[in-house]
Amino acid sequence: MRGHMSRYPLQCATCAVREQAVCAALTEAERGELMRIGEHRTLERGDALIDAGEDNYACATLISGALKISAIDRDGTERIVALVHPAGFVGELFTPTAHHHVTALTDSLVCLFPRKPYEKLVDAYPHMAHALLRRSALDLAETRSIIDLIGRRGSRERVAGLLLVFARAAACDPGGVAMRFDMPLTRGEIAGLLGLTIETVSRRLTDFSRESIIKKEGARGVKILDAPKLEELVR
Amino acid sequence: MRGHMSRYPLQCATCAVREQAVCAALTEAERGELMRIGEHRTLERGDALIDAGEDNYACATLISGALKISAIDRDGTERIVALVHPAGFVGELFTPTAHHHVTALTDSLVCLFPRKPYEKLVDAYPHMAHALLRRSALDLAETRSIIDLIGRRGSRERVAGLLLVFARAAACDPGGVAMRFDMPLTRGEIAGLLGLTIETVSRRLTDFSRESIIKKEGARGVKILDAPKLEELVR
DNA sequence: CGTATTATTGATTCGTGTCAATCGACGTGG
DNA sequence: CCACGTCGATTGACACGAATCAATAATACG
Repeated sequence: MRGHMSRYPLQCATCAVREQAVCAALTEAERGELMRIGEHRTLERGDALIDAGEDNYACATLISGALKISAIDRDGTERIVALVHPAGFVGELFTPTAHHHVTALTDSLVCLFPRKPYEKLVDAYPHMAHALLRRSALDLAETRSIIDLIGRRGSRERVAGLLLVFARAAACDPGGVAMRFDMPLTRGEIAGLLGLTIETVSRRLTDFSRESIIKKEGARGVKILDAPKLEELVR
Repeated sequence: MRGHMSRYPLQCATCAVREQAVCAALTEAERGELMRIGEHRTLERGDALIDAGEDNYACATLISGALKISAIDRDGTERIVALVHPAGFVGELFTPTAHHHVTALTDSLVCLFPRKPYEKLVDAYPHMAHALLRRSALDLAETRSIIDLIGRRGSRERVAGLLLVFARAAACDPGGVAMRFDMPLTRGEIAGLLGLTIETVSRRLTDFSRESIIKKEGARGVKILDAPKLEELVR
């Protein structure tokens, strides 16, 4: 764990996700309370934010970067159960111990809160519960869309689906599709997410490349050449 | 759609899930409001409660029976993304249209609320948002455990995992495992949920039977003979 | 009792996992 | 600057498991 996580006091006024995150719905006073208990923290790729089994973990809002939520079965295989994008919230409230690992996929900045005080605020301020509920509904929908991905039969369809997930996440405008982006996951992580092997992921990617559906730019970079074809594979 | 759905006024006082459902956290006054807008409805197996694409759908608390939440891709394949057990809540709040179908797996009884008035209550009463948030956290955890199920490599492991899900759902005490139960899903539905085919599900089930891990009692009934073995397959 | 639906079983094909070798990028130290 | 080691990605040969196709059996239902 080479992580050199750095901490800073909160600066809500200049926050990039100020409008979309949970705290957007809060009053000035409530946000003030949050600022008192929270702090900014930077994470490098690979840094753990929460470990499964921890009994007194934290929760956080992601400001920039990307996180993964995963479980490790005892044979060592990692199962990714969710990806977290900026403005997303992580941390299981109201449970004694964490069930999943939360890890940075890229260098990231989070707004970190100790769980207990945070829960107290949720209890005290209706706005917080309400805002978290909306966020939670989004998370649920997103998690179900991952089931949709994994449930697909062929490896082609799964990889195509994930490419679109990345493309949508990388798009500036919500609802749009980025034509060029870097995949935040290694082949191994992609394999873990899709329930495939590294080799199969690699093969499908080169297949797509040969069919001119995408263009590979280094190991991580992808340019989408034939978006309709991808959509068709997924739909 | 042969469904003969029947409606009745709410009878909270004698409700079986009164203590665990969302409404458990409410005051008498708040529950009174709910009773005003809600009604009981009985569903037969196969009845649709919500259809994807509906613009003015309802939400509901399941009192008894079982529901499935699913999507249908346009090639007609059904993808089940969640199972709902008594005290569970269905309905996507704060979204204009429903993304998923909700269907009864067995004869069921639900507490049904029109969405708009329900959302109004959530806005008005902090307790509601808070209670829904807790429920939502449970749903999220359960949905992620389904990902864990589907992501498993072999068909053996997946079927074993689902058997345990059923066994736990059928247990009277939470946390326990029922030794004998009826599977609420057809082979086709199981296949859809696990990303397998009907034939494979059938084969694994007969495998387990031959290995004396389970005993099949008719098409739906299952008696668990070797629970540790099942746990081992999943762990 | 007969028909429709659902489940089982078998034979075969196809796709993905597995094992293994190679390549490429990157960082380190000689 | 180049040799080397490490790590991730790619590619190939092969085996195994699940899908597919097809026939039969069991169950539900009128």
